[in-house]
Amino acid sequence: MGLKLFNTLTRSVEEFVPRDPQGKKAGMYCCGPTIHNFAHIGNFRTFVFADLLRRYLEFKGYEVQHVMNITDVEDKIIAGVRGSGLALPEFTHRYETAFFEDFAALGCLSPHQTPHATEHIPQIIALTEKLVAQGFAYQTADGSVYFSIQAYRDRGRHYGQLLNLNFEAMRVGERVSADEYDKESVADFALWKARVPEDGSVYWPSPWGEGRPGWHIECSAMSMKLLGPSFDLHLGGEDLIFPHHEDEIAQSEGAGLQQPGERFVKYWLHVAHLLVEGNKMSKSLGNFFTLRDLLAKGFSGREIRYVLISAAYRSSFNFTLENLTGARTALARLDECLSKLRVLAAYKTSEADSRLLAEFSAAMDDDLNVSGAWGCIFNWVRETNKLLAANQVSALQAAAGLAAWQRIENVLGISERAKTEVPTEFLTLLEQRQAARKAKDYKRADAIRQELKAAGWVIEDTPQGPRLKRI
RNA sequence: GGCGGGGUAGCCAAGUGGUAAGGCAGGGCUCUGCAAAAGCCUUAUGCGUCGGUUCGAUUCCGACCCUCGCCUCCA
Repeated sequence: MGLKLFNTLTRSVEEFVPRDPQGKKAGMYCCGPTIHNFAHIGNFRTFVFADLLRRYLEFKGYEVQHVMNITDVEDKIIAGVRGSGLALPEFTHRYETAFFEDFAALGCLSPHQTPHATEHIPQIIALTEKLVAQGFAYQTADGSVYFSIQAYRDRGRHYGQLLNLNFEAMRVGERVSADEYDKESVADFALWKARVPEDGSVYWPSPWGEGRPGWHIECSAMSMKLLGPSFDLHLGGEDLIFPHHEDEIAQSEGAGLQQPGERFVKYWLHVAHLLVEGNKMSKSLGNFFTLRDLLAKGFSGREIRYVLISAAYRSSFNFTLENLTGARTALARLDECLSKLRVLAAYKTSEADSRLLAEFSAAMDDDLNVSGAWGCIFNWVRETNKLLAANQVSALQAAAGLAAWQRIENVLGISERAKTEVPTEFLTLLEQRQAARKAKDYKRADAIRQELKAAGWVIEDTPQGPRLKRI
């Protein structure tokens, strides 16, 4: 069965067929972070989803080229640079380092390439020149270059592919005052922004004078450089649909680099926003969380990842601390089951349990229905536990379950909690407690139990005898 | 004003024209010297409201209510 994805371009669920004639390679671009601050949990929903999609494509046997850009020059960054007194690279470096720490904490695989806008100024200028030459862009008196939506539409090009635009009813100028721009139409967007005093030392030379790139152009320049003028998948948060992605299409297809009949991007995927505690994240409501905030509260990256990939990416969903707490219990149950299977399998290997894999991939094939996938997994856990309790699992069956789980885990990226070896002194205490229990000295036994608990180890009295587990 | 998503148990969340997955929390039980841990069982006659189509609707249609997003540099 094939993977189906919802394509914003057609507003429908489509079979995923990569452009590669061999059907093997898949190019994927995800709009990455703007590194002017610590990324918040909403930002990470998109990046974790991109990671999940990349992993699932690999599960399906595709050879994925995953590109995520780093926006390291933009209005807010320049404002930050000005406020910090640092040079641009020093300022962005801190947040980029922090970003990748967070990214790794969430179990995301490194994208194959992470291009920076400031390292692609020549490509950005070249693309802008191409658009000027095509008559789709014009220079203003101050030395900025804008993309003309009017010129684009006049040549029969379609602006408004990802959403229905009603040019007459648009409330232009309501949120951004029109007079702060020196451009032909408020709808036009900047490809190149002329240097202004506030930019400080952030500027580059260009055919139009000193300045810096507009925001949308970097994604066009870098994605086409690394993945070619046409590629398979482009993802981002739903707020990027307009204008960012629409503008990317206009720029990239306006430059005319695609083969006849080819689009810039075949599948556009958009991740819905997160609600936190039932509300839009905002600092004043106290529900604005960076990843660091949550880690500081004692939650682990794996628990946060679990919550982020517990609901379908196309629906906005409510991220709550209650669910984050619940994630720990749910994952512990999964770990417990796997660890029992591991003991049983005792290094035997086997073909993967095909039923579990089939159920998992059927759910994932359906536009990455992770909720359905988790449903299969927990049904399997319950059934497995029942069989385990009845001593009805053979070593071979255990190995088959583990083999299937390994493949699923490669997709979900929920690695198991690292095992900690029990210090021998605690094992000794455990033996002493057993001796005390045998002698019916329960006072002494309970004291040892307390002592171990204080040290962070809980005793599990199983029918096979006691064992220690890290709290 | 325009365009587009949503409203399913205490919380989160799948799903289907034929009688509601899964997770957490709650309750019960097994195990235990007692606990804990672990495990099992259980928890929506109901899917925003009101109509309509239908043998049958949570699922399709209509109206309404509520909510979220975008409408020119916000994941």
